[in-house]
Amino acid sequence: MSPRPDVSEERKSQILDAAISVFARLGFHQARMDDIAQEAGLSKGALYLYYKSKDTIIAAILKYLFTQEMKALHAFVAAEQHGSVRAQLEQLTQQLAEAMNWMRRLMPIAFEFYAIAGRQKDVHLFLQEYFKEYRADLARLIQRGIDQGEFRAVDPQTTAITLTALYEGLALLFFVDPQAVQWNEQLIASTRLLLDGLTPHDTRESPIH
Amino acid sequence: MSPRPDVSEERKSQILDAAISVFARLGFHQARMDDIAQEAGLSKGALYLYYKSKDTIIAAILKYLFTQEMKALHAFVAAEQHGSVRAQLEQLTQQLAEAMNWMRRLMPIAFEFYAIAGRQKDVHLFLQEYFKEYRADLARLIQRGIDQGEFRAVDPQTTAITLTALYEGLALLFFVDPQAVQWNEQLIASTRLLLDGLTPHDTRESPIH
Amino acid sequence: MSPRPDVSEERKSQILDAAISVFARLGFHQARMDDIAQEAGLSKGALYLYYKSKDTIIAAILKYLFTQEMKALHAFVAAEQHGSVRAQLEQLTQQLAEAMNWMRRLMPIAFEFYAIAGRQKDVHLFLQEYFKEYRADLARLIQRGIDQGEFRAVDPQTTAITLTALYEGLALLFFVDPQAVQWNEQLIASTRLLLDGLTPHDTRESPIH
Amino acid sequence: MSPRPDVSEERKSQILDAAISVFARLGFHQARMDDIAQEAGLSKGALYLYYKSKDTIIAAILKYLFTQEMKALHAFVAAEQHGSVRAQLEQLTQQLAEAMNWMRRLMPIAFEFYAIAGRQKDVHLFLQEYFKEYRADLARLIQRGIDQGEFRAVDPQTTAITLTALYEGLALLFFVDPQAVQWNEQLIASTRLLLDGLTPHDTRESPIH
DNA sequence: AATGAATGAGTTTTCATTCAT
DNA sequence: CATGAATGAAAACTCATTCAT
Repeated sequence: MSPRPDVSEERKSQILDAAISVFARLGFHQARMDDIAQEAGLSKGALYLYYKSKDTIIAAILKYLFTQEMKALHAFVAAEQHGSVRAQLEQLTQQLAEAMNWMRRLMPIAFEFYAIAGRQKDVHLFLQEYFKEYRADLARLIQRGIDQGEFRAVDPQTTAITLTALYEGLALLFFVDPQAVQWNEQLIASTRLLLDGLTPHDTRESPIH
Repeated sequence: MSPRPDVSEERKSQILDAAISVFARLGFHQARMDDIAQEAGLSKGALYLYYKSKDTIIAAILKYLFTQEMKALHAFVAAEQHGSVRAQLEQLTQQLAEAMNWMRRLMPIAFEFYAIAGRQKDVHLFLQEYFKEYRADLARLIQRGIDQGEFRAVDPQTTAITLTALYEGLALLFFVDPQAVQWNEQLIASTRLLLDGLTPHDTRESPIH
Repeated sequence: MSPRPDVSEERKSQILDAAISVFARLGFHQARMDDIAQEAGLSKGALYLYYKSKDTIIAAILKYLFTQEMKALHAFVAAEQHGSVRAQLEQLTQQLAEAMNWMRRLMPIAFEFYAIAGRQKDVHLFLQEYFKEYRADLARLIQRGIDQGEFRAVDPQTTAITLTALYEGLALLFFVDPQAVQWNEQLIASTRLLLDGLTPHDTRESPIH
Repeated sequence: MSPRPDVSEERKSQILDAAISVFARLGFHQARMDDIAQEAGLSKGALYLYYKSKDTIIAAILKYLFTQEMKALHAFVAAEQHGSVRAQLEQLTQQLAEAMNWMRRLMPIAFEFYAIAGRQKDVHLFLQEYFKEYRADLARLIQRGIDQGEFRAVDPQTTAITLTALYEGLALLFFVDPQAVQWNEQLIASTRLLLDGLTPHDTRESPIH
C-alpha cells in the first residue's frame, strides 16, 4: 500500500528523545534548537517540520514523560489484584527502585515543569491531572488493603497523598544527595516505616484526637 | 556634615525582595532586569550598583531562601527540649502549616533551583548542605523520641529522610493541587500516619522480615 | 542535487569591506555592528555567522590591511633586481603615490591600530613584525645600492628605518593637510632630498663629528 | 584680596594630568570617568564642575599636548639665531631625544587624535594648524641655513615637511619597536643622513631631471 | 522532505551625565 | 564646592524561526 513507510512518527520520537537528552543536560532555556537538531542527527529546519516550535517540543515532552510514568503505575496496580497489598507495595517499591536509573536524568526536566506550572495554566492542569490519577491508583490499592484487613481504616485519599508525597520527596532528596540517600534501601525503609509507624504499639494513642 | 545614611543594605534587600517576587511570577529567565527594577522602584542601572549581574541576584536568592528556611527549623528544634516529641512534631506541623502562605509563592523558585542543581555544581552543593542540615535537625528530634521511649528504635537518619521527604513531597502536591491537598489537614494526617503506621497493631509483622 | 556554492569566503570579505568602510568613517568604537551590517547589505545576525565578534572583525582588518601593504612592497622589491636603485626608489615613490587613493580612507584605521598597539600585545607584535619586514625589504634595496656603488657606505638598517619613517611621516602630514602637502610632489622631493642631502658638496663635513 | 586662592585652575590641570594618564593607558573609549576621577583623587561629580563632558576633557588634552610640543619647538628655534644651523639641528635632535621619555606614554593619545582627525573637523583643523606652525618653524631654520650657505638652495617648505615627517615617522617606528629603533642614535643618524644625502659626491646627479 | 543561511527582535550590561544632599 | 547614588540610553550579542533551494 504505502511504498515508503510513514517516517513521521519515527522522526517525532527521534526528536523527542534528543530533546529530552538535551533539555535534561542544559535546561529548557539554555538548550538551543541547534543542540537538539545535532543530538537528533537532523537539521534545524527538520525540527520545524515535525514540531511547530520549541514550546511544542517541551509540551510534547511534558505529555510523554508523565504519561509514561502513569502507564507504569497503572499497569502495576491493574496487574495483581489478589495478593497481600503490603507485598504489592513492596513490589512497587522495587519497581520504583529500578526505574530510578531512567528517571534520574529526567528529574531536572520534572522540576522545570513543576516550576513552569506556577505560571502556565495548561502545564498546571496537566500535572494536576497526573497527580490526581496517581493518587487515585494508590488510593484504590490502599482501599483494598483496608478491605482485606491488612490496613487500619484510614482515609484512602489522605493516605494516598501521603504515599505519593513520600515517593516524590524521596526522589528529590536522592537527586540532591545520592550518597546520603541510598535510593533502594531508603525506599524500602520509608515504605515499611509508613506501614508500621513510629510509635510502639503499647504507647500508641488513639488515632483520633 | 550630615553623612547620608548607608542605604546599601536596604537597597540590596529591596532588590532581593523585588527579584523574588518577579522570579516567582515569571521564572528566572523570562524575568527581565527591567521587571525587577520596576518592581523594586529603581532604575535598571541601580540594580547593577548592588548586584554584579542577574546571576548574582539569583545566587543571593538561593542563599537567602534556604537559609531563612533553615533558621526557622533550627530555632524550632532548639527551642523545646523536654516535652513529648510527638507533641513537638505536631507543633512543627503547625509551624509548617503557617509558613505555607509565605512559601507558596516561592515554590516555583525552589523548583527552579532543584532543576538548576542538575547542571550547576555550586547550587547542587548548597542544596546538599541544606538538606543535610535539615535531616540532621530532624534526626536529633527523632533520636530524642527514641531516647524518651516515645518512638521505636528506628534508624534516626533513615527516619529523618523519610520525614523530610514527606514534607517536601506534600509541599509539591499542595502546590499542584491546593484543592485536593488541604495543606493543614494533610500535614497533620500524614504526620500522624507516619507516627502510627498503616498496619493494625495485632497484625503487625516484625520490622525485619 | 545542486549543492549551493559556498558563499562563506565571499561573505567574509563582503563583511570585511563593509567594516573597513564603516570603521574608517566612524572609528572602531563609534561604529555599531548595525552600521556594518547595513553597509554589507546583511543582517546583524549574519555578521555573527562569519565573525565571532566585533573584535574578531577588527583583528581581521588588521591582518588584511597590513598584509596587503606588505605584499605590494614585497612584489615591488622582488621585481626589478638589476637597474639603478635610485631609479627603483623613484619608481617606488611613484607606486606609493598611486596607492594613496586607496590608503587615504584607511589611514584613520591605521592610526587606531597604532593607538591600540599601546595596550594590546597581539596588535603590538603584529605591527612590530610588519615594520620589521618593511625595513628589511628596504634595507635589501639599500644594500644593493651600496653594492652597486650608487650609495655611500651607510648602514642599511639605519637608512631603511629612515626611509620607512619618512614614508609614514609624510603620509601622516598629507593626511592632516593635503593642501599643504602635495603627496606626489612631496614624495619625490623628499626622496631626492634624502638621496642628495641638504649639505652642498664642497662644504660637506666628514660624516663623523 | 582673595581669601581663598582660586583653586579652579589647579583642579583643571589636576584633572587634565589624571585624564592624560588614564587615556594613555586605556584609550579614550575604554577609559571611564570613574577612572579619571580616581586617578585625580576627586569624585566623579567634581570632574563635571571643571569640565562639561568627557569630550571637553579630550579637547583640552588635544590643546594642551600639542601646544606644549609647539612651545618647546618655538622656544628652541627662537633661542639661538646665529650659530651653525647644522649644529642647531643636532641640538634639536638632542632635545627631541630627551623629550621622548615624556612623549612615549603620550603617543597612543597622539595616534587617537590623528585617527579622530579623520572624522572631526575641529580636531582636524587644530592638527593642521599645529603641523603648519611646526613646519614654519623648521622652514625658517632651513632658510637660515640656506642664507648662511650651509645648505643648498632647496625649497624650505618642502624640506621642512620632509624633516617633520622624518621626526613623526621615527617616533612611530620607535613606539612600535624600541628595540630595533634606538631613539637617540637613530635620530642622530637620520638627521645626518638627511643633511649629507645617500649619494656619493662625485656621482651625484643634478637635482633637477 | 530536508537543509542551513539569513533574519531581527529581545536582553544583559555599561557608563556618561545629573542632581539631591 | 563636593559627593556619589541614581538614571537610562545605547550597543553587543543570541537564537527561535523562516524560507529559498
